[in-house]
Amino acid sequence: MSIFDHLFFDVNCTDFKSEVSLNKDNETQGSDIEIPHLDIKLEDPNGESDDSNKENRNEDLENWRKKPVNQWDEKDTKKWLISTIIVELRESYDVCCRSEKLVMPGQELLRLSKNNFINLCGTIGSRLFEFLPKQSAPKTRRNELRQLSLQDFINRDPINGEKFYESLREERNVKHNDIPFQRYRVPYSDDETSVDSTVSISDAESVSNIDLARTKVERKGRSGRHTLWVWEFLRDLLHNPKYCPEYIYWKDYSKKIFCLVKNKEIARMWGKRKKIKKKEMDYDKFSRALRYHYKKGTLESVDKERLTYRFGPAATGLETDDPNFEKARVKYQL
DNA sequence: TATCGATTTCCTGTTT
DNA sequence: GAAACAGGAAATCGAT
Repeated sequence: MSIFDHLFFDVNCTDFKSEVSLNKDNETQGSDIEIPHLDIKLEDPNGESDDSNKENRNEDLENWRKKPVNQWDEKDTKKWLISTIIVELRESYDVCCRSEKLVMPGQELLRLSKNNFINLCGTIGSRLFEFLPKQSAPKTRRNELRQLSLQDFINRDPINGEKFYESLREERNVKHNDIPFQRYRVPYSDDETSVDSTVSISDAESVSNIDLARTKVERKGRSGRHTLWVWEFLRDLLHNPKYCPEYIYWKDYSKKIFCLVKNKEIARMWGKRKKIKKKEMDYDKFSRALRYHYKKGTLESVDKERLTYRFGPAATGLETDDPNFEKARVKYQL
């Protein structure tokens, strides 16, 4: 008995597999991405046929599409797995069963790298990882989207992020004083530019920190476009299980102290991220950039500790309930 | 074109 | 001696 059986019963698996079809839906306004949409004909397992019932079930089966991945519960994940494996990948029910280990809340799913997907369910994991929604944004979340910065969009989708941001820019009307609560997104996946869970900055102290650290550019009447600051880059690596704790780790999360492990590699990644063309970024230059942040209150040095820094009071978006991903590693045997 | 902020680049000297 | 740290100074780059 698979954990998917109940859902398959719900949708009458036989018909689900044989009658499922694809159509194109253009709900993703503001992007060029077309997302295949399920069109499933259902039959009531008790033999009762009721159109409204079918409609409700179709809607229920599609609920995962209406939420960002980080809001999925396990049932949403199951539906996404079934839909992706059967419809997108044209694989069998047996393959669904092999993906059982991926049934987890979306927020945890987002923390997994491609390799984690492969480790948990074999070769199909690689293909599933590619299908994990990273670009689609439901219309109902547009207000939330308007709160995100350009960098948030680029983090989410390095290729199309800027285009999405521009398409929403006219709607967002960024004014510093109009944004009392800023939302940060932090990275998680294989790419150092991708995105993880959402951290809300809601208390007065954090807002004042944002004043100090983030909005200098905006306050001067600039567009609100914000190039990634080096301390944000490090913060994002700490939120990304691909790089934390292997490249960088929290030495003392309660004191916001972190340690660089692969400092040269991190410097190189920073240069790549900033598209430095002249010369490859090295740790000497990278660390100079870090030292400029001492005055800004976003970074501090730690006495007599090499490759060790502390986030200052002006650094925001550091919150995590799983520093160094220790809980996730134990839970998913990573 | 001027200005601005955040680096980048290069450097010298110091510490581990 | 190597690597990292500290910080001054000038150059660069993207943005308004």
